[in-house]
Amino acid sequence: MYKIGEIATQAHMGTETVRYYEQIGVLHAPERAPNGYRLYDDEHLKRLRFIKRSRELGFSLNKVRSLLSLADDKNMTCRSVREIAEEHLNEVRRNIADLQAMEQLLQATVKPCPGDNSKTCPIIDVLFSGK
Amino acid sequence: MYKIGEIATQAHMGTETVRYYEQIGVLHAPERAPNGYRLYDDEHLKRLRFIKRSRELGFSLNKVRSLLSLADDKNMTCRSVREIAEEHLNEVRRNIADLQAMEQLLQATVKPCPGDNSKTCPIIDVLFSGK
DNA sequence: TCTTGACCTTAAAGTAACTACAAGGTGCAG
DNA sequence: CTGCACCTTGTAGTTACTTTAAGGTCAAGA
Repeated sequence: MYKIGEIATQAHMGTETVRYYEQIGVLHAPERAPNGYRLYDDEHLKRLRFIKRSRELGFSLNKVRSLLSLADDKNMTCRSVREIAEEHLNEVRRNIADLQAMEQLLQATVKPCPGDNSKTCPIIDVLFSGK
Repeated sequence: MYKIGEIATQAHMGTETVRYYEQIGVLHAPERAPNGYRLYDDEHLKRLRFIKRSRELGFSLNKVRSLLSLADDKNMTCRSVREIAEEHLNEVRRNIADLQAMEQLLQATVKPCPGDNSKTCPIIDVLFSGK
């Protein structure tokens, strides 16, 4: 049995985050000790780590919620899990592409700027000159 | 003179966004017509376009605020503008790198999944098996 | 003239995923 | 018994808007 600070450390997150996950319903409310402290077990820890890892892979908490209810569901199919994961993968790839386009534009905008003591700046000019 | 809907269209944003920019102080409050309607001029339009373009390049509104106050400042130097832009460029590059790492991991996680009717899924397993 | 519809006004709440704070109770070591 | 670290709750702050509610304004058509 873990107190919140202990399980939070084990799962590499803050205690507020653990409470938050309980609040929004991705982590089941644990037992309480007579003094009111939350008491977690290893199932909770597994679940927190699942959430952590999913978040590190960029899944939104809503997607994590879906993944978890699939994982809980005896009738889950591999296909439905893959659907969520693939949708997310595509989203990540779109984000990368968008950022790369942004980076190109940004670089082109910054390049002509001398970065000296001039009172005018090509960067500002470009930003103001937008269609 | 533009009404809010007109200037919003010209600047390719919604009216609420224009009001929001006024509220947070990146756009100067315009004159008001006798009926209370906001009345904008071409300076406002220039500024809105500046904001729009900056946002498209990924600058946060706080950075946009800084850029605008530099642009307004007679003593601005090109160097100070470039500093903000370069900091942002680095941030964008870090974000791209992070997303690319995520994409690799995600791809590796999804690959072994058959996506069929199986009752177990390697994706779920990986997510649960995290350290 | 009346009404319909598009437009404008304000203030407040919702979104995502936490983070931070305030005000207080608990438990253990020195 | 006095710190100190830890726990509790509830609320507000963060970013950049978007949505909603409840209501004025104005021009055009019947």
